[in-house]
Amino acid sequence: MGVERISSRQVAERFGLSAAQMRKDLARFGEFGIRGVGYDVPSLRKTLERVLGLADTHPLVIVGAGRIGTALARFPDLESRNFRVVAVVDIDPARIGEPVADGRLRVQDASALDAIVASTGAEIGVLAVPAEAAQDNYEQLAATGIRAVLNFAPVQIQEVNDVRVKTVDLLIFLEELAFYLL
Amino acid sequence: MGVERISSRQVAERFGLSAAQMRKDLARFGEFGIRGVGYDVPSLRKTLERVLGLADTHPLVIVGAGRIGTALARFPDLESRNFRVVAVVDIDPARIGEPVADGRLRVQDASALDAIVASTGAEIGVLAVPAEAAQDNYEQLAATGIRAVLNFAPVQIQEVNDVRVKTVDLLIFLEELAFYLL
DNA sequence: GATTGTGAATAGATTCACAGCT
DNA sequence: AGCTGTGAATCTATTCACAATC
Repeated sequence: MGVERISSRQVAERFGLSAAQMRKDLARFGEFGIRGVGYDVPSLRKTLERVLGLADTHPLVIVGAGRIGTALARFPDLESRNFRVVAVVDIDPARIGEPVADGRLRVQDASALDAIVASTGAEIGVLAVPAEAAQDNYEQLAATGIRAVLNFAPVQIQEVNDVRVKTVDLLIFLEELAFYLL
Repeated sequence: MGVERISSRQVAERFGLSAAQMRKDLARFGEFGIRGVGYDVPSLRKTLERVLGLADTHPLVIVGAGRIGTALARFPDLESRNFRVVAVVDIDPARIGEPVADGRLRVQDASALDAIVASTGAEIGVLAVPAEAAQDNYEQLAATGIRAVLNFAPVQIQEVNDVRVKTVDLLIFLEELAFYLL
């Protein structure tokens, strides 16, 4: 946004945190600031991208070409934030071949998942399948060598080996808001 | 699932927490268990639904009938978890009148938001609009008297008054997973 | 004069461990 | 014998406050 220098207080304000918290958080990874001056925004940004593993683009494979899967395939800002959907798969023959991601890709056959992950180098899997298929599909992703999975099915996934799952359960967010209505 | 009695240890296992944590959490709201026995599942469930404000159905209004909005309108298990989409609105004339939520509803004109919220009694708003429209639409929702908003736009909403926002930012989930890939 | 980085102080969350109940 | 509810102990996170630096 054109800002060249920023203080911990200013960053903290933006996020609703304390200045001390920001400094502690940043200092955990190194000394990025300049005493008496603040942080240089472009260099801080570059450093954090490196530290957080966001320096280069992560290829994603989306499993499930239903409404959620196809919506994600064209989610805005994915590319500018260093993620790229490299494949969308489904088991429904009627969906295979359909254009997705604004026509950049076509839905592929989920039975070829292994080959697709191998050829695209996909690093992160996205589960956009019905709850009853989620555990199975997770295990199939795990079998391809993928190390991280974002799960949108409203179900608890039993993790295997070292394949981390992050579940985004819409219902839990709604329930949090419902509590606030009381 | 037919289970009548459960111990704190069993619940904890299910969620990957400690038994002591479960007991502390539950005991915060009252004494729901029976010493030496455990918790009666049906009565615990009923009590928690009441305590958490999930005893009766919460009407939702979805703002934005794009892919995310329409996907949410037919999200599975909403009804069984006591949420119900009562309206979907959009500003695009081409979308107004289209059937959504498996044909149960039709997209309505966003300019009638006030009347729609009033007539449906919607309690929670869901923002499924582009990032640049999110703040505006949030304020419009706030103006209708809605008290809680779930925001899917990848943008920080500036809260007004007492209208709580919960932002679900897909990119942040992906970034967390990317860190795990290091 | 301003701001970082950080040890010390404080606050908060989790776990321990056991009395009390079934 | 088994399990809850909870005070005490421990562990973790946040804030304070200030020497070091620009």
